[in-house]
Amino acid sequence: MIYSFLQNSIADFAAASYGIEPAPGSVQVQKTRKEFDGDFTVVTFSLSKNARKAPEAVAEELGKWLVSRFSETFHQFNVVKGFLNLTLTPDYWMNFLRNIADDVAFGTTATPGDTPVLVEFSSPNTNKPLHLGHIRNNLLGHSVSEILKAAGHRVVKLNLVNDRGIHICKSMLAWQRWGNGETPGSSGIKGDHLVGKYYVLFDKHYKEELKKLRESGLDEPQAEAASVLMADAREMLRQWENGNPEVRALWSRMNQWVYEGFEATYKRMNITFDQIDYESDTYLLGKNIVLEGVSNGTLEQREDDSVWADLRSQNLDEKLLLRSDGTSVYMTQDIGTACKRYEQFKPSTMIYVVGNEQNYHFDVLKRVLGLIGYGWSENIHHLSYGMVELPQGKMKSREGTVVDADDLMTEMYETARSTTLALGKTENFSPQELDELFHMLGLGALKYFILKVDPRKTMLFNPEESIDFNGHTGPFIQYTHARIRSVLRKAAEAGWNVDHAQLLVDQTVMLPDKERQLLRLVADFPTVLEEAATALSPASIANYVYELAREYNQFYHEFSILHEPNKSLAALRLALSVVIARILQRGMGLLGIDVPERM
RNA sequence: GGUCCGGUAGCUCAGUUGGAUAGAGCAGCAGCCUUCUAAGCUGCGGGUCAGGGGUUCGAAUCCCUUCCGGAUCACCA
Repeated sequence: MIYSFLQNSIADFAAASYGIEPAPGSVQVQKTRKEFDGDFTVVTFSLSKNARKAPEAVAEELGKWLVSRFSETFHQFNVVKGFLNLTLTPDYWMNFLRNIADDVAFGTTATPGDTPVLVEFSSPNTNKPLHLGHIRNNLLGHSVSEILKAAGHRVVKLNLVNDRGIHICKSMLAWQRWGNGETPGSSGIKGDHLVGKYYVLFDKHYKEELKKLRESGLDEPQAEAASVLMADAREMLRQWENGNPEVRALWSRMNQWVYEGFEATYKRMNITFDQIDYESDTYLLGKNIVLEGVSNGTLEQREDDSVWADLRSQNLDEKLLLRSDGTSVYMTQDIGTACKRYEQFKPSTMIYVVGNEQNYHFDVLKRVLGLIGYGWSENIHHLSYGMVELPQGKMKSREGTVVDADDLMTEMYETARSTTLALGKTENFSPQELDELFHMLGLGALKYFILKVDPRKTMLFNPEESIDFNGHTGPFIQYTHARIRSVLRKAAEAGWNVDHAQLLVDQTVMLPDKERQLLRLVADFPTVLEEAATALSPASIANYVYELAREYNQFYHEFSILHEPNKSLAALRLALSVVIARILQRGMGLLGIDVPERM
């Protein structure tokens, strides 16, 4: 709005005054820094270069031109070196506030497009429960989906469950051998944790076996080759592939336990999917497509019948796609799944939320599809995120340092509970309201802690810091929202019409600096959302929402709203509060975080 | 070794179409609850933006290079 208006006006000015046409976007317009007077700043260096005039002179001329020509928008200006600082008229800001005061969808694009965007995320293995790394994945996937929806896309959320393979057989074998028929019902253990327990048990027995074999004089590779346990697991996988009814029955039964466990975890995180696929259904896909590549000459079949993609010209290596026995590898499967999805949805973009250890894999996937001749491979986007590390370093299952998702959420809930009760502000809450509040705060703290960091970066998860609810945290923003809502409730009791905030905006009242500053921040929300949707990064939203909350808190402390004697000014502050509360709620919603009415 | 990603305050992180004196939070110190919620606010201290070179009116940001950290380069998934 104001940015494009300024760009166009500057272009007109350059043409009229200097007879030049600056390249679109070459003249920078930005928010004016706090220490200077003004709302927006035009950087005139590039313009002055083209016009062969001093930057100050250009800034001065442009300022005069804009103020005289658009006096209803531009109030005044000042020039510091080559920076032209423009102040908008109070009318402009009042109109702006009036326009958005009751606009529930402010900043978002209401009408979704027809072509969907696919977002695949979570994609867990069914041999163990979810951990902290999955949490980052799930939160990113969910948040990016919400952001894309708000930016006007139709989003389809996909989950591809890795439900087959040798790792699943390990759990099955261990349960068969040492489980004594234990079930989630009989043991009281959540299904995914129970299966995970047997996965660990397999590993334990396997290690013991290897140790014995080594003591009998074998070296490491020999011992691994001689392991009976591993051979049994492989045999079980073969039986599974051959459709052995017993093995299949056990597989279904144990996977079902895991799904019930996962469902509980997803529900707690408030995460849903539009479609769940299973690798047991898709793992054979892709072979035909690879063979198609062989027949059209883009892929190479060698003497031993294995099939390869040669990507050396694209700075990558050669990549195997079919083994010499004709069976698929992981890549083949992903090729098949991608094609199937493309056929099913004809999406504009396919986003895969997967850790950065698979950067190479997705680079290859994209290029192999391109090589075979699928132009839509350009629209594949790997949303790659960094690992979550602990103060002691990486999470290692063998060292028992893996942070379990369920445990962590419970811990956050408990911390929210003790912290809240210690503050003693919730006496008139019902037990159910308290439960909801603790959940909201605990999960809010966790989600915010993870999403405020740039997805690409390896992040450090410090348990002590993550349970701190002060400062740059989710609960701070939730608190600010609750505080605003409280003021608005009291205002309503006092007879203010906060449900129609538009009516509160009195065009004639003067606009103080602090309110103007808040309005500038508010006006940024659509831009921030747009950028987040382009960059697929919830972090910018998280940081923006925090800044808004912090500015509001300062404002709140410095000025009074309900006790302001100037009624028009009080009304202005109330309208502003309505809008900010809504953006806080909206912004946190994009992160998958709920916000309380009171706390 | 090849490729990719990262390095900003003691710690965790913001800061991208190159802009003005690099910002928050935590930790530390000093203040503020009789007034709309103190999960808050105010103030102080804290920086060779890993090092070096280049591009230009201007570089944390772009290019080159060195150093450090991580990922990856399987007829595994």
